[in-house]
Amino acid sequence: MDLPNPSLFYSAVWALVRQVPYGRVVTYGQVAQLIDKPAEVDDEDYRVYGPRWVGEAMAASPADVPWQRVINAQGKISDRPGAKKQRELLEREGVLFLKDRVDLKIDQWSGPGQDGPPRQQRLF
DNA sequence: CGCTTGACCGGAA
DNA sequence: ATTCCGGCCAAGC
Repeated sequence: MDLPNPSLFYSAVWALVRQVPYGRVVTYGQVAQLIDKPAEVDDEDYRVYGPRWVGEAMAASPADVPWQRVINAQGKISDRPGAKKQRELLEREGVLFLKDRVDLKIDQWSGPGQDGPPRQQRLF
């Protein structure tokens, strides 16, 4: 299994992540589902490797991509250099952490069409 | 060419 | 809750 056109795939990932609203988060697997699957890749292979390819794309993000809004399927920030910074950026956006985890049911972006942070809704 | 490392995920132990 | 593992990848050395 290989990614037929990495640069094209990466561009699609970045384009999607740029649409994630301030104060919202998405998971790697979710990003893989929201963008178009490369036609040459089998559905099953994409399910297994898509999220990892998204991670690779994020590791090469241009400066204008809000990389901090992409977290893992457990609602956590993976242990890696920059993790502390990522949490700081998200908290500055109003994303709430319980322990080391974000409540995806509240903060996860559902996709293009939904915008704005959920936080205002809990102010009362 | 071979080996290591890594911004994943879901299921099993 | 936590760790381990398969999947058999991509990039760097």
